[in-house]
Amino acid sequence: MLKALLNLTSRRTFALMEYRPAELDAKWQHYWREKQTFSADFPSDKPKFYVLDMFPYPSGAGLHVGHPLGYIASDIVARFKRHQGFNVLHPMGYDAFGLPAEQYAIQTGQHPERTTEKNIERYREQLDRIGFSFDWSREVRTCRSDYYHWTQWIFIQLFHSWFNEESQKAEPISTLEEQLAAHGTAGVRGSHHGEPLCSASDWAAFGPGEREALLQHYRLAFRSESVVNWCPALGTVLANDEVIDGRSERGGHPVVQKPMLQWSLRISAYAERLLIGLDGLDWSDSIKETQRNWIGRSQGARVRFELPDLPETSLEIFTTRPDTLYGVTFMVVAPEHPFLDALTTQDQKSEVTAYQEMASRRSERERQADTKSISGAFTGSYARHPFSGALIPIWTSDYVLMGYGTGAIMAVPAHDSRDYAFARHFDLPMVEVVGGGDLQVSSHDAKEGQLINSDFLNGLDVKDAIDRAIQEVESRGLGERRIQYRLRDAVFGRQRYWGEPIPVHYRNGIPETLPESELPLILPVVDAYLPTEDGEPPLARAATWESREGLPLETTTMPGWAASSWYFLRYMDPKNDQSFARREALDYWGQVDLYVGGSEHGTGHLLYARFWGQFLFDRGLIPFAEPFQKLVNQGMIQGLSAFVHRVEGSQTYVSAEAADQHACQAIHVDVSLVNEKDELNLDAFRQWMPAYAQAEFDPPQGPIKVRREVEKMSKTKHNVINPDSICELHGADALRLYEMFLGPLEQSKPWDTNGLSGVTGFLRKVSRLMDKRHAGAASKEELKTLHKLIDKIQRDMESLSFNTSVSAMMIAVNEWGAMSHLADQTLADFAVLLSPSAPHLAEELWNQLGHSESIAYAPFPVLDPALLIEDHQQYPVQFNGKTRFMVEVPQGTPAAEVEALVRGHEKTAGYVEDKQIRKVIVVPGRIVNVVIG
RNA sequence: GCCCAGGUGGCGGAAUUGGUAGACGCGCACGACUCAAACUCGUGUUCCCCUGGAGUGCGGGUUCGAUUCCCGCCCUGGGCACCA
Repeated sequence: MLKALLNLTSRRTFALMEYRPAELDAKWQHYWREKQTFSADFPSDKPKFYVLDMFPYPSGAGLHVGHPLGYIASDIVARFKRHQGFNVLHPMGYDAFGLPAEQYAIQTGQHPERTTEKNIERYREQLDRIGFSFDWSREVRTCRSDYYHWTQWIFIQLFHSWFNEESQKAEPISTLEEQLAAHGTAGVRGSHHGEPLCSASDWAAFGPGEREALLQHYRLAFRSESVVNWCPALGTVLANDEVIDGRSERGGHPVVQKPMLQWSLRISAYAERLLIGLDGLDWSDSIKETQRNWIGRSQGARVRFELPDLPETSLEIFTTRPDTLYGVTFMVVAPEHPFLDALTTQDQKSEVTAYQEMASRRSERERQADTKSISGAFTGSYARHPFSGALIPIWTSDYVLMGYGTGAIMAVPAHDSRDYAFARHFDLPMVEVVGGGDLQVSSHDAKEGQLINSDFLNGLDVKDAIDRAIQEVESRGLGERRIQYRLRDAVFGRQRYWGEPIPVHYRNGIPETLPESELPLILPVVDAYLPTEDGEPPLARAATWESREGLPLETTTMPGWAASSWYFLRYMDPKNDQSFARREALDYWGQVDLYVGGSEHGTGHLLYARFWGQFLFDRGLIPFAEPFQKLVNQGMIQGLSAFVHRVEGSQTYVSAEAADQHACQAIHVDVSLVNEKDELNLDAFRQWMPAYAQAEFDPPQGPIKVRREVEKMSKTKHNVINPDSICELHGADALRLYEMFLGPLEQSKPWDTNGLSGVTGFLRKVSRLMDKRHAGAASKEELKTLHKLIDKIQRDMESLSFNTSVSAMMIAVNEWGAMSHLADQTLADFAVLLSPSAPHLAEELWNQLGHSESIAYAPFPVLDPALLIEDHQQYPVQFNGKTRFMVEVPQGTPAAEVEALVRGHEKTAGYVEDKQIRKVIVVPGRIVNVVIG
């Protein structure tokens, strides 16, 4: 006690308020939790504001300092909006189904639910330490049955819907059934796959199996036999966005193409709406562009080529260049094309079959890696040119993809570089139909030039020729104008355990959705998280896997993106057990006003969530079509990796500056083993891993310097900084401020813990301002500082420029630090300005200034613009654009007087010398420029 | 190859509509306080051939004036890619 007292009095200045961040963090986090400070009101008369973060997958590794960056930004906005009087919805939850927990379950036998819950607990601890103002009473966990009940329910709505291209929206499947009963498929304009065909009398005669088989071609949730991405290592299929460079996004396992009967969602029906909808969204250009690329709209025509050997049918192709129809010298079909067998002549049979086999064995990755080598086989048969009637040889090659267009192309080697390469390789003829190129060198792909060798198209420009050719094709009934999208239907079933069961049972093999009263369909207990011996998914291991009617249930589960496609709706009414969210709550909270998350979800989550949003809107289930009006993608926080240099073939480590004198290997070393001078802790290094226990150093006692490099922050690079340790040492407010101070939110930037001292120093200065408090009126100069800051922070909040608002606060505090007294009211107003970024210290200041309620709902100080006006104006004086000196005049001095002052200024003559003043430009309030010459 | 974003001191970055380039912070240097250390405070810090000159990736242009606008190029990061 005495010691503590001595210690206290020995401090040079006795501060009224000593800054102890650890105490403040604990005190106020406890207070917020007890008082439920941040629970959002519903119903409410206040205007609403919905700030959302992309919810995390709770991984076993926990959070590093990069993860909370976006959460801090959104939390600042949430707190700011509360000060502005908004009723703020700022929730958090967990995207809890996922592959890592299941992989771990396979290895350990532990139920993925247990590891997931454990990870969630750890996440919650880490998040709590940072002082977020989340409304935890609204937390969702997607693996809980009270949540996935509604994921399953939405699936059922998708199943019972079709996309009517006439009305451009989803409708109940019953409206399709009415059309089918009236006139069969003729005149039905619905998004579909394959070639559904029936007449009204067929439909009437159909049994339930035949009807369902037809409806499956139109349902938004459907089963189809299609070529899918199969990942043998994970034992499941994957959607296109989950495959990167031919490998699985999670785990990097090889992916092969394989035809399978699969559940899919018809996102392709929404391609045009998803594309157009982007225009109205306040998202970054780059992420909109990513989605546009992914949707991949291209305009052209479908054209049918007659097949003399197969008179019943014709070969349909898609082309964006119908103007080049007279340049067609061969056709190419994909190796998986359904007509290929029939098209292949006896002579070519062995060659084509061998080629098909070769192509099917190649994985997606191999194909992508090897786009230069050209391969293919001649089928032996011919198609008839629709205009000239000439016979055109049909080839097969894997440069034509079954999944795009019709799986067949008309090859125009003179004007398509891929066709050109193919023709060169197999020595096929070329016909130039657009002038301006040189076939000796390359194909002429550009959409410019005049048509030649093309009968009725001759002399037209490419653009006009395209239109003319389509007209001709349509009028002759050979095809039609067509818009093609790259976006493909999303495979929805996963041969996995840890996901939502698909609420479908089979009656005589016909899929039916479960009655809604049977939801949720609970994930069953299984004895192992592996496929069964005959290759069935893990759910088939359940003792009984049957619906209440005793019918067999679907055994695949939903993919990770199912739950995240609608979670933002559940936060509005998280405990509702009658519907996914009640209508009044949906109407009140509406769209997400600000969504913060990583740009890596551009083609996955953000597209699927928009798709579900459009669908739910079409079916009248939500009052808006686009879920996220404004989106901000936070940048990555990179790690500052450290490398030690080992002399090759030895156990000797040398300092970085000596490394070039030896042949050295650079080895990642954990950044916690390095001090702020970049010196390695030698003992700690020896103990770090057994491999380094015998390490020798040159010089033996050090110092051994490491080399630094900016890299992605990750465990394998040993450069991870944990937010807990920052909070423990410097407090949550310092972490929050520093993450914002580092730079613009959207930008990637390296983390350097050394820089933290800037913001901790700032926080200490803030707490020391309390020594200057007095009850009297505020001075003019302290108010000027205050109102400059109010102005700056208001503008920065709108533009999400949190880095500059932190520096503005630093400037204000530096100014106040030079003043002898500060009014209580000034300090209280400042506390509110500080509160969004550094809430713990702000609460403490507010409390010490005599407020008993939390600062969280204190009104934002009102700007008095009169206080911003200076009574004097500084003008920089330039000569030919170079600033030379300053003049000071009273505010509002007329330009002519300023000019006269500058002309007569003693320094002016020295810069003019023997030249003439040509002109004097006075920009009021800005600058004076004297033009001499 | 096509598309998008970006390039400013030793470092992170600032400059809101074309108007003092380098705010704020780190680091560094010097000084004060201290028995000492930490903390804290103060001063300086774009570069150079320093009464001046150059300078925002490079080369041009528009302008009284360009980090900001226009044209051409280079580099970095991201997206798409036998998509017909």
